[in-house]
Amino acid sequence: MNSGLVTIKDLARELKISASTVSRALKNHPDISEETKRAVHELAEKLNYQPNAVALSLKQRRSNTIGVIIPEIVHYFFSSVISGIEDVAYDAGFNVIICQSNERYEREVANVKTLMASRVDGILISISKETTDYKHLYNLRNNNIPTVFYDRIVPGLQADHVIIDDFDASYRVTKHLIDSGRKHIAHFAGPLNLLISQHRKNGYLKALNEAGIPEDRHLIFEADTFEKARLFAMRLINEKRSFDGIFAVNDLTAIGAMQTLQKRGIKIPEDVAIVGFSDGRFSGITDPRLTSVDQHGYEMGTIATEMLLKRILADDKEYPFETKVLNANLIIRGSSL
Amino acid sequence: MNSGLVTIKDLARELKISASTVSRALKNHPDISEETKRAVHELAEKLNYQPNAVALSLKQRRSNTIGVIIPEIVHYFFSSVISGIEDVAYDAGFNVIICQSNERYEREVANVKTLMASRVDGILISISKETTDYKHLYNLRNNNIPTVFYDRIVPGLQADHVIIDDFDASYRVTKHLIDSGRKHIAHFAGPLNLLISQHRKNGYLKALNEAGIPEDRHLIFEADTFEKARLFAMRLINEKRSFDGIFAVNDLTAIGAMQTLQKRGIKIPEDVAIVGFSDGRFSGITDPRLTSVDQHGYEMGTIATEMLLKRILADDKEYPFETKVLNANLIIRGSSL
DNA sequence: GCCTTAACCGCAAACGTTTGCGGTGTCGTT
DNA sequence: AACGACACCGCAAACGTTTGCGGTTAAGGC
Repeated sequence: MNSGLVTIKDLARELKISASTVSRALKNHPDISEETKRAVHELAEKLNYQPNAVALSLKQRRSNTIGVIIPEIVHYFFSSVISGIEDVAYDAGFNVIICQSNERYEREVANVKTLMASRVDGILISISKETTDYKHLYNLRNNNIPTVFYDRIVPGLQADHVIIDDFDASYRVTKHLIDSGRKHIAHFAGPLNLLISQHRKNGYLKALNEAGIPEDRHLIFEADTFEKARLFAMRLINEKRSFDGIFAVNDLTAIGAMQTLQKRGIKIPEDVAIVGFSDGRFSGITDPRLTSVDQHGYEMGTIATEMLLKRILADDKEYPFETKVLNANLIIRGSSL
Repeated sequence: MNSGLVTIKDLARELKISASTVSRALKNHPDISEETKRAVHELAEKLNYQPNAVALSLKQRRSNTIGVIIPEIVHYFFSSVISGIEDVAYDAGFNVIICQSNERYEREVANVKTLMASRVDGILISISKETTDYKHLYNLRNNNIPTVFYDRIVPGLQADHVIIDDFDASYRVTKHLIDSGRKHIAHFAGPLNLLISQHRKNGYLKALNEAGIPEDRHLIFEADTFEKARLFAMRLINEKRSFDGIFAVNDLTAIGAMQTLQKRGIKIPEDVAIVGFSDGRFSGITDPRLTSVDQHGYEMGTIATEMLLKRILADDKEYPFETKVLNANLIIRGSSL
């Protein structure tokens, strides 16, 4: 029974005037006398009147709410994206509904459905690792729901995007390793149905190529978790592969590899240099500290939200889709010196 | 213009029947003929009809949405709480609106207001570090809005709570340090207007007391961030205090201290044992690995949400407030052996 | 004394649903 | 032939707002 909250009608009844008058008085409409306005404002204050946002949403066909679909909140990168989103949305008077896909396709589809049902004014989405079917996303387009994709985008889909230059960053990472004398560089890649994983791998390959280093498929794994990293690092050792560098698709993977190697007596960075990706809280607290790429999650969140709000507020006016590419800084630390 | 979404009226117009009939047909009301039902369901499917949740909220005076106020999402503990909340809410068909207070009082007050305006069915809240005035929270109570406090609760406020036994956990942490031979144990405490900080400090003091170790106020600091930890760790060294253990109010603080000491050549755990709190992703990746207390964020989120849903669904029926106290496991690792 | 003009205010419709109550039409029964 | 029963459907009100379009007063001008 939280319908105990006071409505305009309650104010009207109490003051013996009409609801319309109360509504107008509350927004200082010139048609209303100063006296009435004062009375209304006073009572509203006294009874702690809060306009019913639900009723407003229905009336204005505008919910002032944006939906966010995020793979997993517990990652530093994603939670900082949310922070960015939250801050910008808050300043613009928008609410944020968060849905986690938990990296599951089914759940992502359900999330989209929920957000559409909630009539959010727009959606920010980073697709799950499982997602290879994009029907639900095309559906968004067909219904004219403003949507901005951040970080993990859909190949070929015309839409607003904000991403970092994964290809270039990975290229620079790998080049950095090569420049410091490494010749056998392993790559722990992400799932290749994600564009970012592809880009990161391709940037890695380009740098190898430029340096005249042949691609060695024994040094490339699909390993994007802490556990998988330990597994494959172990395999590298057991199979006696010669390698002197690892470029991992994210920090946790890099750290998994690092720990495994260290336990087997391999020195970082002397024997093997390691670089992660998506500079989070971890990179500063390993020993040695982890070279990584700052993915600028917070900034990505703010920019994506600004793009979305712009499109929401443009309303009728159409304009071409935009793609913003953020620079990713390579932050060199002890693990690759 | 996402009002492009199809409504019951659209279906009605298309089928030349009334909106009421469509509504009933959609929910297989017995008054409607099989034939009409089939036609309605078919068209609804074809046009991808999604019931307008906003209209429903207004009508049923129930939004099927819960609000969450959280200090800062980017902390592992809090983001795992959110995960727990999200999962339970999702299964129950509830949406989640997230608001970050960013540890600011003003923002927290605004968050409460927003959530009330959005007519959420209930609120989960962990108060900010700044919050010492509880008017906005009492306001929730006065308006009969179901509220569950998690982790950081309000002293003396009658409400549902879910917390961990900070006092006991801290007591055990400190006892563990004492049992392993430490005699001069420093405490890096959190802001004392938070109950959890008080409890943690008191648990620490109790263990000292029991062991006949006098409290040394030179060894107690209010330091709950990475930077402050480095500062005070440095001060401990510079002032040549003799200490052989540190119990920090959270992991990041512990790590800040650990790194500072290590840089000054102090060996962990040989010279100084260190224990953190709120076992996150960090504790496994430091060197040595950090002894900490598992705060069970995910579980806290699920339990808090279950309590909230229970109260929401109880609706009219009132029942006494509950407080659930979760056990916190002490996880002993290299930093305190 | 009548008309204009302004100053205030209320009616009613609308946003998309649900739902009580009634209405229509078609049977079968007597 | 009249009536009840049943199956099926629509009207209208309601949830809390906003807003166009009037309507009612009172004052002022002629």
